[in-house]
Amino acid sequence: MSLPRTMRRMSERRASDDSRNTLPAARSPRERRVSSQIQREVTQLILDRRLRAGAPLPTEAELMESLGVSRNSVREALKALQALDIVEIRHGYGTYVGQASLTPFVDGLTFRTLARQADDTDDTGALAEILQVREVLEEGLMRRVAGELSDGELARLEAVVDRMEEAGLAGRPFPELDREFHELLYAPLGNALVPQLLGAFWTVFRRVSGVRGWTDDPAPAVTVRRHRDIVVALRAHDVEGAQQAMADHFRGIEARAAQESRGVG
Amino acid sequence: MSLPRTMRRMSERRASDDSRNTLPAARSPRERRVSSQIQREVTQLILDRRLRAGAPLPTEAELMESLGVSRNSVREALKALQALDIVEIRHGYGTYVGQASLTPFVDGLTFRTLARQADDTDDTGALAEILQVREVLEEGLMRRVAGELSDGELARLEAVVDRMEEAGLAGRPFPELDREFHELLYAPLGNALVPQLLGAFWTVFRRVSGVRGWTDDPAPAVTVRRHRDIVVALRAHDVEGAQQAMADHFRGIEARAAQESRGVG
DNA sequence: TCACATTTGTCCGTATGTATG
DNA sequence: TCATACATACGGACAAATGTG
Repeated sequence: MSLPRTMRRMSERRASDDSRNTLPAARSPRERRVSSQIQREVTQLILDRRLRAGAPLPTEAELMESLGVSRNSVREALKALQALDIVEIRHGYGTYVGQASLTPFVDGLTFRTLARQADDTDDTGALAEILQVREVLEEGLMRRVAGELSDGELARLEAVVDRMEEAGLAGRPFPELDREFHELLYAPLGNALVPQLLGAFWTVFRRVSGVRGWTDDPAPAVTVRRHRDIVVALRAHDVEGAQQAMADHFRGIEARAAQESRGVG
Repeated sequence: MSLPRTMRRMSERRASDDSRNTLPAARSPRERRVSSQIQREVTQLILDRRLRAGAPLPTEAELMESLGVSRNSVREALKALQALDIVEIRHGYGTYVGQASLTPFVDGLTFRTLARQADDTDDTGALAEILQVREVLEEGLMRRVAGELSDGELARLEAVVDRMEEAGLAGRPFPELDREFHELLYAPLGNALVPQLLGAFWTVFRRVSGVRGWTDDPAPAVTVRRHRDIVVALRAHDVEGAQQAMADHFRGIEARAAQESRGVG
């Protein structure tokens, strides 16, 4: 295989393997840690070659060879990139370009929230901050999308609410439907980052709630009603009304979060 | 040192070192990869002990000992956690609890944007998406904060704009002042996540712009004016006007991004 | 300034688990 | 079932960075 020019630099500064223990390695002052350098090299390799998610990357042995570094350094670099979802490692199969999803953002935000909940004076501070950001975002998104929704999209939204009601009456929780509703609502924007960001906040909220053993929505009927109010307002082209319904929806979530954190938790 | 209960599990399932090459390791079916398990253990250790950012963590040798795993596995796990800014590793000194900042979010978003810019049909698609999210967020934040700003805070905002004007007239770019303005603007909310999120978007935008070799704001005078318009509107308690000024500000950024991506870039 | 101990960084060699064909 | 290719994990050794006496 032939690697691009950027992949050759590190091997050049290590001409003979025999000199490893005799010379001071002669490392360029710019590149401090081998592992960090490998991270940059692999990332650059993906960008230079315009590799898409799922495309195969060089094996560990090939990276060792072309970069002139040990397996350990390669593995540590790949582990770090895996944590960022920049690469995906499949045991016994190979290494591939990752999805570059917001998974690391979710992981980091979850850790943050759990770590700072019992900390100092803040109680539900971290979680409330996430909720506020999500609310502000959705409020603004709603204003943008209110006039753009077609009848077909409104019908699909209503169908989701119907399924919510059905699930609620059957006593089944419907977190996925809630998520689907908000995702569908902002689809007309054509912004792929929006549903991912909202999904990230949603996942963090659920994970933190799960750790604390909260129940799944104590009042599903109310939740269904909030969503239906949104659709009704949107059908009537009532931007303010839709925004108000969304605000009411969030007020319910906040109340629940505040209540449960003080309660049995 | 004494480690909490959660740190003991892995060593228990490896009673004798001699059996390493004779028995099939007898690993619990739940926990597939040793490295991933160590990540969870260390994260849980931080949460259980309520360690704050900067607090010292067990050394690699101590983790090997208490978890009954090899140094390589410990290092790979710590490298992954370092990428998420959950731990911080200092060469020759020790390992510490990280800041849990949005650095991994910035890294991931930057990679995403660079990887998808020359991809397929989308040109400035990814960057435009980030700008739109930031605009929607700031629009909503502005509405919330408009009535809450004190005279002192408005004066500080105006002082930042004055420094912008000064820098602009001197021909110096003022990206940091721009950032400071937006940070100061939403300070009354008391939401620590807000400035970090906006800062993340801001950093991604600058990094991507830097890679493409864009210039620093071709029309600084206009940028200064936009910011002053915001302060003036806020002073007059004109929420709509402030929002409009903010929208104009973003329209300028978008135009610049679209223009430069088609130009010499 | 100079050792010195401690801790992380990198390397090597080997054995094992896992997926594909 | 078998063989191959690959990632996973182990142990030991030395290099490099940092803090301390």
